[in-house]
Amino acid sequence: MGRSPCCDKSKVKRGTWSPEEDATLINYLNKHGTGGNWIALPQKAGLRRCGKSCRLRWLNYLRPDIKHGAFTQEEANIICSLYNRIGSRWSVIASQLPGRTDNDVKNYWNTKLKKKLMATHSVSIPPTCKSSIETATAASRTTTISDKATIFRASTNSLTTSPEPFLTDNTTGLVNANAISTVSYEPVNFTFPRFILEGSSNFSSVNNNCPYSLSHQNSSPFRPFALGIDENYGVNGITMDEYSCEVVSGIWSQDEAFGADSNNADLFSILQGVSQSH
DNA sequence: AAAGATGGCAACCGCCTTAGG
DNA sequence: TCCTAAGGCGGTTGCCATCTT
Repeated sequence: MGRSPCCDKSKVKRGTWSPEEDATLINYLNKHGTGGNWIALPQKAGLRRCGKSCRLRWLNYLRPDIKHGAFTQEEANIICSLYNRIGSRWSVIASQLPGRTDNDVKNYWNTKLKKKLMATHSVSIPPTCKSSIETATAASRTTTISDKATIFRASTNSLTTSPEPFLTDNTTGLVNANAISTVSYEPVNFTFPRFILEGSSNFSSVNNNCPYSLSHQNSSPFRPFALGIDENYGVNGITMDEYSCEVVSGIWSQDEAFGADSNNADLFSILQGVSQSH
């Protein structure tokens, strides 16, 4: 049995809010506040809307402190910087931008920043990774970070079939996290590790003892990942253009190997072990 | 000028977390 | 401690405006 809906969808209006509805909601909230209960609010206010819809309309559009209009370059820089550090945690990013909502930031990222930066930052991924990831030519790489950072190298020939039943063969490049040492590594130098993967569910996990950032795509049981060794982590004031890292990449089967996303620390520990063994 | 493609963004969906009984 | 309902959040959808052919 599924979760019960928050309201009877056959009895509430959906779609774009009319000016009259906006005014009704604003008037009600100005007089009474939310009362700590959005679900009950529409009935009290005389609106034929779902409580969640009212909350969203208020928080994303009607609040008096909402900043409408185009994002500034400074805001764009903040978004890029934070996205790089923490991934798609839009509410956290938006909290650093007064007057902007998580929805604003998310839309701005998806419609403007992502495309803009994809166009300007080339990326390289091992050929064994079969996802539709943008590739760059070898000539586009530089070696400045390679000289300083530990470089992981392994031949693509070292890919092996896994004892796990959900693995595919070694021609696809799909590997299991349990056999992570067989993934193909390729030193890459690029400017913004978030863009090595397609998909909208990137996340990161960074702490002081593990200066790595991780991206993955979660729309498939087999998930391409990339691990950036961020030498600049913790250095204040870095810009996107200055941001560089080494990358290992491959396909990580997350569900079967580790369960929930929150366990990505396990992957980090494995990858750290790999780094130490190279 | 018209039709299709693309972009932008408001709104919805559904899962996860939290708070209170 | 458990259960339930509401809040919060990220991902996705769908509509409308604009652009391109």
